[in-house]
Amino acid sequence: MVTMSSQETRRTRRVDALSRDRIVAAALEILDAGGAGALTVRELGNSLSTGRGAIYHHVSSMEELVDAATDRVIERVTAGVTADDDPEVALRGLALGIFDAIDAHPWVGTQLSRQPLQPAVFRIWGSIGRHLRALGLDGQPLSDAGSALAGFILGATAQYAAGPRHLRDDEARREYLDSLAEAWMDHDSDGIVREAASRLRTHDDREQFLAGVNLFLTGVRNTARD
Amino acid sequence: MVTMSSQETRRTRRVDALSRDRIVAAALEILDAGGAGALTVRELGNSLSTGRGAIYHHVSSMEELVDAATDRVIERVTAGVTADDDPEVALRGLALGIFDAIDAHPWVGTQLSRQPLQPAVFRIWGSIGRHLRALGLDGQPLSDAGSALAGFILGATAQYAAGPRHLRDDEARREYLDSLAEAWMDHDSDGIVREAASRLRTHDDREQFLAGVNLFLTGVRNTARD
DNA sequence: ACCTGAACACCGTTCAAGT
DNA sequence: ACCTGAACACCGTTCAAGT
Repeated sequence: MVTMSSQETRRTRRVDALSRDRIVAAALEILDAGGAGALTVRELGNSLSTGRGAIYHHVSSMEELVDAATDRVIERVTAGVTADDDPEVALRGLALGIFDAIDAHPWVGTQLSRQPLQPAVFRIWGSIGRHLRALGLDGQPLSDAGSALAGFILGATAQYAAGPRHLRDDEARREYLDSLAEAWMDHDSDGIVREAASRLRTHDDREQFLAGVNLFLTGVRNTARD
Repeated sequence: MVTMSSQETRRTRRVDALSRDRIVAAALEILDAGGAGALTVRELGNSLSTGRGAIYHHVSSMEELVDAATDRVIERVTAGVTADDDPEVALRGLALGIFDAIDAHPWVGTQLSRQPLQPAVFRIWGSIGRHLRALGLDGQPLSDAGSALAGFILGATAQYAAGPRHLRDDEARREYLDSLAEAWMDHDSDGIVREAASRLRTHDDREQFLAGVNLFLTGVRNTARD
């Protein structure tokens, strides 16, 4: 026989109380299922079986909520790479970790470029900075290299996340890119855009992203030598 | 004596007819004056002395309109650098031209990272590609270098555009960044974020951006040598 | 054909009222 | 203290009706 002490109304209320953590978790689920456009206060309220207003008791704005959800995704990535010993391997691991996280959570890609001082971006800066320092950089060179790598990672993944990656159907993707290249023929007397577009059809985004990281690391290595 | 031939109602109508060009120009003015948040169909209608619906006769969506306005800004930049002969100088000029354009039109910075296949991004790709080809690159190396440089330029300028640059008041900017660094002390056992934040207070964004471009160019130079 | 402006289906946020 | 849900002040887009 179960006694209900002081909570007679339990049946009509949710079992567990609302909390910032539960709200962020629900937001993450909605974002993963439907992208940035799917996250609304109303949808969040439905998903948590509560009113719209209740959410504002635990979170100050939708923006802060997306920042928190983004940081939760990035946190897992940075936590997974600190163990490695070789700084260059660690930096490649960090970059690819972010790439893969954005592949799994595309909304994170555009979100990271929206607000440069959000928690997740600070976290990325911190991780990059530590590995570059382990590589022997310090002072201004470290600051320059860190900002360059962060800029590249955030920019490249944003491009990738918002791109036609989602067009899994090869035929649709091909047609889409062909029509784009067509539209740009006029401004493309030497065919450079056309070539880039045709390359888009076949290339491996992840490999190209890694090539960019390596280009950067080669730059760091040869600048440090001066 | 002026004759009005067939236009008796002229006085009550706008002097010049609505057109896509005039709408894009009005959008540019609103974006420059108030940022991305200020551009709404209603505001555009007011500014052009017309109803909301009339705009949709010349433009298919607000998104397309912002794409067009962004391309108008970027077009001026790419048109200004093609004359140069040294490809590395031209690439630095292109990068700094985009940086300065975003300094003057901050809304462009975040807009460029939102949609990777918009006209302005294609234009930037094309310009980068041409200069890299002039540098002697071709095929996959050209594609990799172009995507890396484009990623860096778009990412770094987006970070910069959305950053605390607008806090012209040095004191406010300093306080803001100090409080941010404070908030991140916990996750910053080795002080790397704190150092980065303190550097943010004093550094020259443009110079740091240029350092990033040079890092990539050094990488390209030393990769090509292999 | 071009334009008008009301109507539609949404937003994020606030707040008096309930428990 | 925590939660509710109506109210507020917005959006972008559509469309019947006018000229």
